[in-house]
Amino acid sequence: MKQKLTVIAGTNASGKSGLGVKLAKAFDGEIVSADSRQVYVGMDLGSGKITREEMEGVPHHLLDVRRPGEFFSMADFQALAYEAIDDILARGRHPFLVGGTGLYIDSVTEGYVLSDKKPDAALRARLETYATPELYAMLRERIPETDIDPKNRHRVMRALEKLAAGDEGPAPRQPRYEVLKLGVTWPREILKKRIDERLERRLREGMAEEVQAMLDAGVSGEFLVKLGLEYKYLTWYLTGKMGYEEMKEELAAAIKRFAKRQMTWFRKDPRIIWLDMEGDPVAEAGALIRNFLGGAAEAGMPGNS
RNA sequence: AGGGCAAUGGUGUAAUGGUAACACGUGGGUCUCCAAAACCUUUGUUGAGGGUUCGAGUCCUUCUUGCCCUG
Repeated sequence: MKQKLTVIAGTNASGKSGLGVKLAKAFDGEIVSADSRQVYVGMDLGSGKITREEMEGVPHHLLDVRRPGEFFSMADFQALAYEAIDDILARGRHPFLVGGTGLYIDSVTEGYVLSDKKPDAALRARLETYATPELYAMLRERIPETDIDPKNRHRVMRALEKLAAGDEGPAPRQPRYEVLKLGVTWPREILKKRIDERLERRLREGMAEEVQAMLDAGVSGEFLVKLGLEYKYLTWYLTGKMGYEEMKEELAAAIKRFAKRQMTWFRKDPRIIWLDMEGDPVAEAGALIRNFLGGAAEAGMPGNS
């Protein structure tokens, strides 16, 4: 019998972190973050990382596990998440996987069996000198029936890298947990408003200063730009590429676009049970989790108390 | 007040008088190793009126709006 994992997936600014804390407290749980940027030390405001106070004593895992500039991929995430979840379960507590990076969540809940071939920096540097169509032609030469998107440079390069390391195609999935997936979002107009307000607040709280401090500490602008959104636009602003108002406007639009893509990802997952955030999501989720866990593991009533 | 310039999708631009286009955005979607990434796809436009012409975004004219110069 597989052990149980509760997932709280949601868009930006949806309130999933706060909900996660409430539910973890009610069900003797711990949080495993599923976010590709909150893994970095010092990326707090920009990544929307939960603060120490907001955690209310609930242990959080997979935050601050890399230094800015260090490489981190889905494979790294999956390995660390398995480790954290198994550890939580071994201690008899309940794991909550909370985050907005759909691919990372799926890598754990769907049990992707990933290649053990590590990224090869030297090979990648060599592949970087080719145009994407050339890379795709090289891939077709080896695997004529490949279904990789010819225009997706990242994927084509990774496929070539795996081939070079002697790897074959993808292995069948091996899910290792019984999963309850809860979804958190808002009607589009409300979500947009929440995103704007949250952006304003974070700028007031020193989000630009946070990025400046990283630049001052020698973190490369190229790395920050590659992280996208907050780090990308703030780096552009701080290095004089764009003005403050322009940055704010384009960043707000980019975050909304990202929220749309998050929803596109989550919507296709029929297992997600969407909570009514305008109702009482804690009570609604509490009932679902109680049922999922069979009632035995509950440590207290979920709710306002 | 006079003179000049401009007005094209949500935004920025393109179109020898001959099928109004491109980028970004919006909406939808794809995605098993850089994923807050990369990619696919849809949508929508000539400021208002009149004139010339087989045919006007393009030429003429009136109006409206904006910008610049002079006072």
